[in-house]
Amino acid sequence: MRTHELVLQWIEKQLSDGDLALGGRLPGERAMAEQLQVSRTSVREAVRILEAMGVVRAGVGSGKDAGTVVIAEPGSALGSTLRLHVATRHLPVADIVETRVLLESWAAERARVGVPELEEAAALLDQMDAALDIDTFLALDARFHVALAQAAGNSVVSAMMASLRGAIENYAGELTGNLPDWEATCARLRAEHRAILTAVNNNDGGKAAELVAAHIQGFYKEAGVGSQPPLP
Amino acid sequence: MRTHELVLQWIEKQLSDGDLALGGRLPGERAMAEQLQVSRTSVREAVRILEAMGVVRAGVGSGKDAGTVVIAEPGSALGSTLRLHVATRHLPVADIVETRVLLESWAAERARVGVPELEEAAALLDQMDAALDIDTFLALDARFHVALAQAAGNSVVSAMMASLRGAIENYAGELTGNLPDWEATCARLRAEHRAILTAVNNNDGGKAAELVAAHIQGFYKEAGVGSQPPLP
DNA sequence: CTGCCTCTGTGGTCTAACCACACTGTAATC
DNA sequence: GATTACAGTGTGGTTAGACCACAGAGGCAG
Repeated sequence: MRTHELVLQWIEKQLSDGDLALGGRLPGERAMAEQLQVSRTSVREAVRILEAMGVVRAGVGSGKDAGTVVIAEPGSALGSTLRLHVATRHLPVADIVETRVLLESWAAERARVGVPELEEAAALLDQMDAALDIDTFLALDARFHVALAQAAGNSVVSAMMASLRGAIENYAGELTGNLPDWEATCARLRAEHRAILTAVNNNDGGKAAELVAAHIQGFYKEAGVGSQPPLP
Repeated sequence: MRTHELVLQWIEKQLSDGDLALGGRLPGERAMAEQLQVSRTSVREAVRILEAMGVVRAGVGSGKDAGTVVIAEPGSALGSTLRLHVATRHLPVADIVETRVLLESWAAERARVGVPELEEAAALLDQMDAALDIDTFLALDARFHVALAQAAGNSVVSAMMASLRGAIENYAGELTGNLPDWEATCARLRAEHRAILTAVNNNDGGKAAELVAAHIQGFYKEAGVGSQPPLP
């Protein structure tokens, strides 16, 4: 077993045993190296991996943002992983979209009325009406979908859904320029969002799921996403 | 931007541009370091991250297994990430199980009859009838479920489904000892597997999905999985 | 032809040093 | 006394250079 894997194992045990909790701080790299009788290099490789997994965040200097802190951001980590695998042509973009439809439809059907996430979603829709540029709109759109997914109360589903979106974010973002009429598309998306939220609030999960599926598939289809980009 | 992130970016570009394909070999760590004008340490940190993502595999020595090779194993990588987040108590085991039921039901409903994966699944069931010990049985069981998921033809869903299973594999494995009567459970699981495969082959996707959901939930419920393990 | 042995290139590990950064405490200054 | 300037301390980030184990390739004796 490689040295950095020993370090990983040690840290995972600290987490499992509860000796290290969310928001907690890992010992300094030099201290950990001495404690485990390994080099700082190996400790750093382990920390790098945990950072890529979204389990810790490393910060220089001193103070509240300094040191290596335990966080919980599986979404961005899973997103990066999926994005790389898309780059290798192992995961087709179409499968990513299909899976996103699956997860998000499920979440829309199960969304619980009255949770704060739905109120946030409604607030986001209001902000989207006032959004001036495309980038702002898309950022708010992402947050709306995440909020909606979170309303279902399954953190794994919402993390995966966010990661799927993130994996093809750049790729899809480039294609928004291909849209024939952004103003029209934007208006349509806004209307669809309202309809989805209304269905959820009316406890009509089935309809909400249908609307979400059509909403996502419609956007990607219009943007021309779904087939793999050709090799140059 | 940190140095190892530059290296990651460079490698990702090589993948996106198709200059580096699945099965291809990365330049040696020393060569890459010189080419990018960074230290070997930074190159190694980037490679470590890619390895954790299941994008490459590093092998010492020389010959076919040597060097850093591009692979495509998102399943195990996602599984490790989820397992760590379960350790931090951020992702409840119950959500993992629920998501697995969601993905696997969908896959069972969409499984295409006639694909080689279904034949493999059938062969695995035969092997399971002859399996002597629990570990062998569980390993074959895992492969059966993966094969079934792959029959739906969505590589993202099958990768995620495999990773969910892997994330709680050890945890659930320890609990099989709690089963009141393994022989009886084993016989039941085998029968359920047969029923699922039969439903799929009869093009009865709806029934297959129901059976899969009951199968998974039943197992975890019997093993006592679903509530978070108490802190010591 | 066979077997051994050196050579070469791979990743794996370690040491020791330096850097940039952000806070902390102290001391000089107004 | 309050304020400002500055050295001190500890954090992760980066680098250079060395050595190790490993596995194949090729030469060399037998």
